Amino acid sequence: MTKSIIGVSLILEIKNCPCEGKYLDKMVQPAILIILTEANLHGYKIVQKLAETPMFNGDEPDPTGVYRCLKAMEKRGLIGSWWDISRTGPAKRFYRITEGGKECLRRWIETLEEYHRIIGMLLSEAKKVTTKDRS
Amino acid sequence: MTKSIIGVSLILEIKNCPCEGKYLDKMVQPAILIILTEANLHGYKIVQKLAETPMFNGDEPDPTGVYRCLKAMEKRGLIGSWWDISRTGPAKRFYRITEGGKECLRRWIETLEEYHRIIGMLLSEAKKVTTKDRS
DNA sequence: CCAGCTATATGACTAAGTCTATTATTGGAG
DNA sequence: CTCCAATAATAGACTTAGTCATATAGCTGG
Repeated sequence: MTKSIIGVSLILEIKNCPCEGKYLDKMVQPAILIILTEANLHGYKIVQKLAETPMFNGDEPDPTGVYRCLKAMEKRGLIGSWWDISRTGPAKRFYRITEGGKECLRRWIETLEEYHRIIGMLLSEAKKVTTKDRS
Repeated sequence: MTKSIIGVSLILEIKNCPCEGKYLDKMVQPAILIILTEANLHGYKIVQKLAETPMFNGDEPDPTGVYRCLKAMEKRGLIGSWWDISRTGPAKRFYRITEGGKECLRRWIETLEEYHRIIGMLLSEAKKVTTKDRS
């Protein structure tokens, strides 16, 4: 991966470091609400749809995590589910968004706006101190 | 708690929902790296400095969480620490950023840029589907 | 002297998510 | 026809991060 010793040691330190990303998992919830606003879908399809979002960028998220998330969201009344055994293939649990889920998504908009603003500020701080440091 | 039945049900659903925010905790790490780039500080002061950032907006974060985070970051070689018993008051553990920590912060810049972009896209998707829904 | 702020740390707990494995249906390759 | 791969969902064990409550100790002001 790298040629220099320094490169190797830094990469070892960085392995599994949150600076590598992968903290956006929590944003799965609003992403699911968006997906379910557009159509009723079953878990497996939701996993595939999530993979297409910029946040997963083609890699499918861990399906177990998504299923657990869907269960939790149902428990909190954001989405509802039912079994569909009418079509071919294994039984599918379909989900739809509820009124509570729509309300939640509207709140998410405010939260995401704040996150966007805060991350922007954090970013400019980070840039400021690192460029000063590089001089 | 509320006057209307509908109000009660929605409030119950929304209580402790991530749409309320508070998921930005993970950004504590880059924030600490920024703070320590500017000065060597002890944990308690870091807690107070964090409170001043837009992300905590005046409320002090749980100090236990920050102390644990500092310990974890030290273990991963991003920061180093030593005791200062020279000044008045209880002993203070001071932290400084290491070369590994500086490298980590540079990576954080790329990660934060991506988060910024992704949240922006998620936000515009969320707005698109909810306004369509409201019509 | 003791209340309260400064300063750090531990134990118990909780939430969220990962990894591994299990079950079941169906379609297609050989 | 058989077996493999893809579809579809789930449970158990584990890990990580973080909270809450509590403990300790030094110092300051009333």
